Amino acid sequence: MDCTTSPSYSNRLLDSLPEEDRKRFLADCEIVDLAFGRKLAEPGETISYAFFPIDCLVSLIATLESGGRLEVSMAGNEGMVGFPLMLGAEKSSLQAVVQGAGAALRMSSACFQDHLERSPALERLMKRYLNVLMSQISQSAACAHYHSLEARTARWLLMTHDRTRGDELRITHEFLSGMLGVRRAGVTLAAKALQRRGLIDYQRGRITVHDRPGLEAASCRCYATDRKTYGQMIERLA
Amino acid sequence: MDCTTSPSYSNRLLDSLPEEDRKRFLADCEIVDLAFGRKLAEPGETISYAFFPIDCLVSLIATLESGGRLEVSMAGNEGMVGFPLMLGAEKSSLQAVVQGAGAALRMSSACFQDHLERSPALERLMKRYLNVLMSQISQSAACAHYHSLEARTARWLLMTHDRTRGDELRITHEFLSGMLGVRRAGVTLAAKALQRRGLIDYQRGRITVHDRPGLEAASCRCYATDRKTYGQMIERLA
DNA sequence: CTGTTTATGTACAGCACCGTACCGACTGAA
DNA sequence: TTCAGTCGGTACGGTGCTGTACATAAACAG
Repeated sequence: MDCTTSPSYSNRLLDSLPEEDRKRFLADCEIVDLAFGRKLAEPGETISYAFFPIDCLVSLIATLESGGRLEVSMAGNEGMVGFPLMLGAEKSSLQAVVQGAGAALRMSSACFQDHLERSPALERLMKRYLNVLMSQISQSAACAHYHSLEARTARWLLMTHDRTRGDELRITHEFLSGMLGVRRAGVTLAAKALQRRGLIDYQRGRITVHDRPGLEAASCRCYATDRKTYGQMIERLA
Repeated sequence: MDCTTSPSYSNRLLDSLPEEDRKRFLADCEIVDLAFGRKLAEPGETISYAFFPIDCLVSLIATLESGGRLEVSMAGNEGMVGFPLMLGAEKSSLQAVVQGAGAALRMSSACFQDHLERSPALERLMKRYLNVLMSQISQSAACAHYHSLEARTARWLLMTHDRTRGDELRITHEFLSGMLGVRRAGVTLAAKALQRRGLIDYQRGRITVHDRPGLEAASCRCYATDRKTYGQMIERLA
């Protein structure tokens, strides 16, 4: 399939490239379907591809030797997976897991690095995105340390909702607990509290967002801060 | 003072540059003395300089709107302060505070960005350092969430010890509590536990490291992981 | 030497998690 | 239609912090 023609099969980050650069870039991409749970990167392992989500959603997870896991960022249509490739590193330090199945544009590591060298606009864009990532990861660090599980759950739902079509998110409490680094039972309590307030509804593997403004009020300010950072660094490119 | 001649007034990161590039870089630096507590960057504020610590020590701190603060990385002689300058950003998202007084090389933002464009070796080096930072910040996120205060205290002391001449660290429990995002009283308990084990000793504003191997055993593996990452990304440049 | 400031020691109730465990309910495959 | 597997609801005691408070001790300025 020719990725250069169909604008619906695109990625918001790449969309902000100049037409010329964008076309050249897309010509070297292929579209892949990513199933839920697929690992796009593992800590310590070589990165083979850069991914630009179209309608899938990927979690970036920090892992500890002791086994602990904590989601530190998310990449959907507004982002990409494989930032170490911009930094002269072959290996990933984070784990990247497909959290929402869907399509993505994929480019081999070597090819991506080649494009980075040839397209100053791409290089600039990727650097700005990297700065957004830095801010988000730092924010997540402090957020996980200070904020209540309920607020963090609300934040996570909002972030996922932003990167998903429709109001229904297909995830289990178990999965969410893995992202937030807490017990499954803890998520159930938090979710129930949000449900009782009429902000969400859920049944067996799906959570439905009913009241976004309410969720925003229930979430910590980290959500708003992240959006603001992205807006300032990426959208205000024009 | 001419920074190009005296090798003792240098910075380990810059030392790994090719002689040529290094000299040109140092020629545009000035040496400044940084007092304890001085803020080199504030979240949301414009960055005026890049700093390359000679014998001072700087903490990078994530701040929350709600007031919470958490140290996410540290820059001593092995690092630098002002990474957003490499990423096309003018503003800092983190706070940078001088945690150990001392000297640093300083270069204006514009000049630094100029050097980045002219010296591919510098660009490569800075990118690799950025990757180290990313790993460390992610690690800190999970560490603060999962590990005990005692282990985190040990880790912090080791990291600071690595970046300090001698075994005596001049910090109060109060300050440390700010970095770790906990109560002052909590740090006192952790410090006392480490002291009772004979790993450290302390009195009013100074902590002395007595048993490094012991401290390493008491710390979480995050300390070792961080060192390994730095070694792989920076030292193995040669 | 005195009074002030700063640093550390200690205590206590409170709370948000933890690990674990078990049950019921839903789902999908046989 | 039954059964196995998955998911969510709930409960228990335990623990590592929290916020607060107050006392002691060292450092310092006068």
